[in-house]
Amino acid sequence: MAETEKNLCDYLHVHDQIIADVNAQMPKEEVLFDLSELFKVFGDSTRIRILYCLFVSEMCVCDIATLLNMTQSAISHQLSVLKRNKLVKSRREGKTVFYSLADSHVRAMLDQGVEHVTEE
Amino acid sequence: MAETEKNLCDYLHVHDQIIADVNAQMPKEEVLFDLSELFKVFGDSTRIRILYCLFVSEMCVCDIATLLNMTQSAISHQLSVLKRNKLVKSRREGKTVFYSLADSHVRAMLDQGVEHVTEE
DNA sequence: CATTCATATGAACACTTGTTCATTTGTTGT
DNA sequence: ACAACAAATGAACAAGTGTTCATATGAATG
Repeated sequence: MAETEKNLCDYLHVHDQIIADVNAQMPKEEVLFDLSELFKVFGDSTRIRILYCLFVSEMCVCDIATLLNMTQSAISHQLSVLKRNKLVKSRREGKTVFYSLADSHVRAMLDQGVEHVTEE
Repeated sequence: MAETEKNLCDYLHVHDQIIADVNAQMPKEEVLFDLSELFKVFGDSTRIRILYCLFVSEMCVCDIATLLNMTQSAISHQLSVLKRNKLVKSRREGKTVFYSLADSHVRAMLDQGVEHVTEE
């Protein structure tokens, strides 16, 4: 491929002014990438269900697995994804590890999410 | 597999009360599924970038493709996903189809998203 | 310190998803 | 009606992701 444009639109009608305006106001690539990564973490039904469990109460891995009728391994893997993305935190108590939502931001996003889906 | 539980936790320590409480307060399966599907749509950097284009101005397929330096086909496919999920709407003007954000809800989610990612 | 239990982790596989390429649809202008 | 162009669509392929199975860690208890 060449440097700038390849076989995109050779279209001549392109609205240069709009493109310039939009381009000027677009957030940085990196911000948009991080944002999509964040949404991606929420975009899995198992993880969403886990988050909603923790919305109600802190829980250990085994309890979540029991409640969601899934294997301990699957839940543990997903919890590690959630933790890596700072959506949950954990605290150890003997052999048991209790997970909970990381902060109020996560609560807010979940709250708004359900609202959006249930209303209208 | 049996009916209720299979080879989950045979763990005896399960916290029955917590599980009962959480189970009682969990939103319906369907709601959580729809919610994860919604987040999934936001969870792709191409779609996020398209949405942010439209956040600034309505645009036609070709303009978006030019701005994002991607093929017309790729953009068109993604727009169809966004439209199917009611995040964007379109209006035809001759040969050109202009896309824009579907409603203020979408704006709000994007706004909150960037805030969350950029701050802190 | 060996055993047991709760959790974590690695590898593998099936499934999903985004892009490309080729083609089609639908609209305008001649 | 035909040519030209913007957009949409289908098939196919590559890359990413979630679960399972097997196993490892790490903490408590006897």
